Amino acid sequence: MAKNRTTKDKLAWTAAKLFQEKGYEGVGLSEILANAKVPKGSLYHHFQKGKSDLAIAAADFASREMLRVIDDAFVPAPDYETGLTTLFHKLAKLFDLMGKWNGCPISGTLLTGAQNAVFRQLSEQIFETWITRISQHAIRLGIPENEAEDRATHLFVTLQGGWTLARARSSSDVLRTLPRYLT
Amino acid sequence: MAKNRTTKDKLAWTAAKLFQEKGYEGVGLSEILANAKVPKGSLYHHFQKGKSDLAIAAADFASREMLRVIDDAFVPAPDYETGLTTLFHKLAKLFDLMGKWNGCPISGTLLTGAQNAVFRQLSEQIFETWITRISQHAIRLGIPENEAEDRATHLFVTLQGGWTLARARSSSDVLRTLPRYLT
Amino acid sequence: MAKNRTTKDKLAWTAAKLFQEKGYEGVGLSEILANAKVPKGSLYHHFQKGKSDLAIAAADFASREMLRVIDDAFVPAPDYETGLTTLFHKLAKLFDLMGKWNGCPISGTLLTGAQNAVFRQLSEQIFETWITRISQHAIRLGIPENEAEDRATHLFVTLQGGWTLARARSSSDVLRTLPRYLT
Amino acid sequence: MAKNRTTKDKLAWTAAKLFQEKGYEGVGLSEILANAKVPKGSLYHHFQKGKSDLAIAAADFASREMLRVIDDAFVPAPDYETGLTTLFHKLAKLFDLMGKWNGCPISGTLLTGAQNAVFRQLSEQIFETWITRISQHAIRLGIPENEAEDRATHLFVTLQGGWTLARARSSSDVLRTLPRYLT
DNA sequence: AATGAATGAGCTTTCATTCAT
DNA sequence: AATGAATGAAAGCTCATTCAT
Repeated sequence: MAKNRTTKDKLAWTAAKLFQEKGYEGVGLSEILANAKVPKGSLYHHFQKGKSDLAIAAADFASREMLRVIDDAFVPAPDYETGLTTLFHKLAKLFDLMGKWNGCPISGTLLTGAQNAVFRQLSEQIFETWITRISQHAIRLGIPENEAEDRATHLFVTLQGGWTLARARSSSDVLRTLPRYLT
Repeated sequence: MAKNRTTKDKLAWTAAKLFQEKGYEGVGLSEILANAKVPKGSLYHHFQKGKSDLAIAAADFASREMLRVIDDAFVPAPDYETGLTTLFHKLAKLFDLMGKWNGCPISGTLLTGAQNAVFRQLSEQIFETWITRISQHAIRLGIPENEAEDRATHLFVTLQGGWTLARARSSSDVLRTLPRYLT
Repeated sequence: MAKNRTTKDKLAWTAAKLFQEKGYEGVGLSEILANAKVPKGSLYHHFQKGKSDLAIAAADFASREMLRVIDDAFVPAPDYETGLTTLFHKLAKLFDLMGKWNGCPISGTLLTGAQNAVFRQLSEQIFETWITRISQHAIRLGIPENEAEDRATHLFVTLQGGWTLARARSSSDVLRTLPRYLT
Repeated sequence: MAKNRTTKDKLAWTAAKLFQEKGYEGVGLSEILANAKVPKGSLYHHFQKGKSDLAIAAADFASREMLRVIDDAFVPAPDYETGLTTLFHKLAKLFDLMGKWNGCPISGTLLTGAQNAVFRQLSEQIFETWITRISQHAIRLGIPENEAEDRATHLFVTLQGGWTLARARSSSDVLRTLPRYLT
């Protein structure tokens, strides 16, 4: 039972990493299996619909990670501006650690490939979760309630675009310059 | 020769459209050939290295389109703010016309798949071209030279992020709200 | 133990039904398990050699059913001709009830797939059992002993061929017209 | 072009043979390719929908063979009874030549596997073609027009059933005894 | 006896590319 | 320049079976 959870988590974690780097269609199941050191036949016990279920699990995993990073940045912050600045710097550091090929894990996993309504819908839902979480931190840190969601959306959009440009430039620098536009 | 140019353009145009919708790895050559109504064996006469050359041509094509849209928005504009607002509204309209699946054509073509240094480099180069062009319009419209590139970068980042969110939401609305953050 | 017999019978019964519809190779174990609502690991307790043992049990089950139908048709019959006519009409009704995809359950289970000497031999044995049973009824109903087996064989052949044609035509009609050739 | 036709025909011929022996689901494409000595990737040029298209071609091929055998038996025959007797003897000889595993090529190819409406319909159409052809010979050989189709159907049914029994018994003997029931 | 996990060989199909004409 | 055939590696997935508990 413990072994089971390990296998399933290992697969989701490995898939999340690879999808973020190469996109959903850019990664083969055999590559995921090899990286996770899990034999071919095992996958369909844990993810009945195969690759697409795995992508959903990977996106869930990555989303939870992102929420943790958001919390880590905002919880100790004295105000919203400090929180968002910390967030961008944390993500810039992550970008440097993970290799120059990584962008937004949700976009990479759910929005890079052939049209898939379920993926699109899940990506929307996850993004709204992020925006809501940022918005809650904003309110807690003194931003007026009627402004909070707009500012959170603005932050999210800036982050997404910055990630893409950082990836194209193979440099996290731009991420560190963006907070200035959000204050 | 005229026929030749037509075939080559048809391929690049079709590939650009499909890569934008489904990403580089999400589109097969046979799908492109079928959509362009070009026979199987023809491709390698026009694009020696095959799919990757086709992607480069598609990205070039899409980039030129984007530069045209940028010019169309800024050339008649009385000031920078009006120009960028027009740009976002034009792109929102394009988003609605092209179907809810389209994102940035360069990201979709060059940054969705397995790691490819040539693609990454070309995407960087194209993005810088866009930023430079916006920057030139900004200067022409009265933005101080030492601010222009930063503002153009900010615009680009906001546009990229907005596109992604619009795609996830299947709605161009957010694109129309973004100009307010850029003025 | 009671539960055990139930599980085993449920598996054999389900397998018989599915093999008759789709043939031995056309049905996967997972489909049988799912239809019988029996968990994956249970099968090999009841059928040591797995699918092939299950097919043998399914064929045995189906053969006993067929013998019962034969008896039901001939036992109350005043003469052989009436008996065989009833038999064909009963089978036509069964054909209509079971769906247009069903043919002879033994052929479907034992003679549709890759060569298997055990299956072939069992099918022969079962068919001879049917022929013998029909022959016994024939003798009881006044057919001369030296003719009985030939007539029973003729009946069997006609039934087999009729089943196949009924299946191809998705119609049981032909089964009802065949008795006239057997009198 | 000549090579092309050869490859396609080789595939259809090989598939017909194997499907007749082992049924549609009992034969893998790799086995067909290996027997036909055709490389894996070639199949989908000639049979766009893959295995199912190949089965249709194989059935067409086998049907034409069967029509030829029917003609060969009836054309030189002085009367219908002689013709059908020759037919059963020819098929018994074929049975002995092709190995004990062969049954009706159409049943084996189109009616052994998972439910497929197109296959079922084609099998019906082919069987009716055979019956019609036999019927035409019957009329030519003096059978009254209003009896011909019934007698042809009877012949067909007897042939189908006889084939199945011959297969189960691994013996063509029964096929040689059946003509007596058709006169 | 019962069970979910594990297993790797095999399935059909699609892939981007090269070849011969 | 143009083309349909050829090619085999790889794709995602299902298979029947075995294992550990």
